[in-house]
Amino acid sequence: MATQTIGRLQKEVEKTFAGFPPAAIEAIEQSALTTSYPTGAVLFAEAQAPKGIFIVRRGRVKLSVCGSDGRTLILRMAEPGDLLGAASVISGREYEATAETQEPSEISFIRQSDLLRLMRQHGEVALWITQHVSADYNSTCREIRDLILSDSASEKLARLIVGWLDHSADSRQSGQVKMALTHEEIGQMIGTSRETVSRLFAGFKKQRLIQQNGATLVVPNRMALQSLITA
Amino acid sequence: MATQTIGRLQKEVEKTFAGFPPAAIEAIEQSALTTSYPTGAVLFAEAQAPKGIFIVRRGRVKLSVCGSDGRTLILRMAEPGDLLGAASVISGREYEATAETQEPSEISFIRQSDLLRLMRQHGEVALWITQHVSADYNSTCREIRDLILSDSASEKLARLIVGWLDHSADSRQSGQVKMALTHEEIGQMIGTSRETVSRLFAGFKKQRLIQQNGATLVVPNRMALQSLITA
DNA sequence: GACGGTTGGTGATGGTGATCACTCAGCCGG
DNA sequence: CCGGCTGAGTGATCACCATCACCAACCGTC
Repeated sequence: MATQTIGRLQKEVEKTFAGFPPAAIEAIEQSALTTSYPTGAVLFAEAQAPKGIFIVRRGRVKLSVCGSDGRTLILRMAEPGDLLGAASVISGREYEATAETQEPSEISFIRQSDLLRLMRQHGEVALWITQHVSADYNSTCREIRDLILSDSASEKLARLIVGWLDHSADSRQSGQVKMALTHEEIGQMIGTSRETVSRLFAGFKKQRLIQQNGATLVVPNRMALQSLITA
Repeated sequence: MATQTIGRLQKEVEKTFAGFPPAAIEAIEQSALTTSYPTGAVLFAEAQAPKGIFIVRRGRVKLSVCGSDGRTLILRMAEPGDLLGAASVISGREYEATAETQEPSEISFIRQSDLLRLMRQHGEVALWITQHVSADYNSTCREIRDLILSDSASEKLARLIVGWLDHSADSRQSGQVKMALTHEEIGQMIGTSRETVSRLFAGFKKQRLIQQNGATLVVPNRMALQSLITA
């Protein structure tokens, strides 16, 4: 069992640091402090001064921002291989979001000073970080566009569900997704209230756009759902 | 007059590439192709494959995304020293926004392949790019938060105006800003319709929150405006 | 000076979704 | 078995803002 765990982590390492020279991986692993967190642990909070970056090895982490009135917007769910807080560490600005584990997770931490040193010493590390930040920026921009440029809530929800389907290859095949979010959280992802999410789901079911078996969401024909988006 | 122009551009170079070793600046300038654009020129368009990055030397450039229904959201106005398209070039994904000059502008272009070479050869260049992308990411996240987590349009407009005041030191002092945007564009920045912007301005004037002298906006007491935000 | 184009101002109307106020179904620990 | 507690479903109401439809200024050009 211990060897299985090591094997799994080893695979994660290979995926996360694909193409790195062994020396760079070695250097990163030496500076990284890997910890297990329970559900609900806060890795860092919005507006904190940056201390370092976090690498998700296992589990899922919720990234959210919080408005002055207390309302919350979930930016995205981070998954194994994702890098959190890099933009803040590089730019020196405070963390732009709050990171909270959604399930028991294993997460590595690299101090700001260590990271900057690693970036100087190993060009691949610098490029790796830059690419991650760039990719995050890119997808965040698309997120904004989808959120703001579609005022109807049903369009936003349809977008979210289609996004879930696209996320993994099997989902796209089977049209099935496991819902790991409450209606409240879904509302926070698309910027609407919990009640509206409830009503939208009810409406979608009535229109035969979705079915629900316990925690699994079934989308019989994806096209019908997508037609809501362009509309 | 020619020498004055050269002097001004020289100063821009110093600001943009502050702290660079001369060799790096030299290398950048050799790869950069600087061009003058008229108002309304499109540097690149959303969803295009990335060709290279643009450095604003003079003028202002509008960065916007466009929804499926044709509506537009302005992400930000880029100014001299800003870097456009870097995230796309690094991540290899398509441009996430459209860049269009708002006034006659001078803009340098660096091809993707040249940039990647420069980043490999000069560590400072790599870091410079990374910092720019990170800073952009950071401020974009804050933008989202402000836009989505305040459904009242007046709050958004107040935020925008306060942001203008903070933008330059003199504005903060005098409480005066020059408005270079139409109501339509303001609407596109805060995600509301042109008419709503008109009505909001009228309302703000009635409440003595702002005055308007031609193209200059006067904010008598900034605090009153800010109180709209927290509310 | 008479135009077309762009920008701004304003009224009337209607839809959408937030909000309040419940009820109900699970689920867990006592 | 019975409180709590969290998540979910739903009705009623209402503010806000998009939209449509004008008109008034303004600004270039012809």
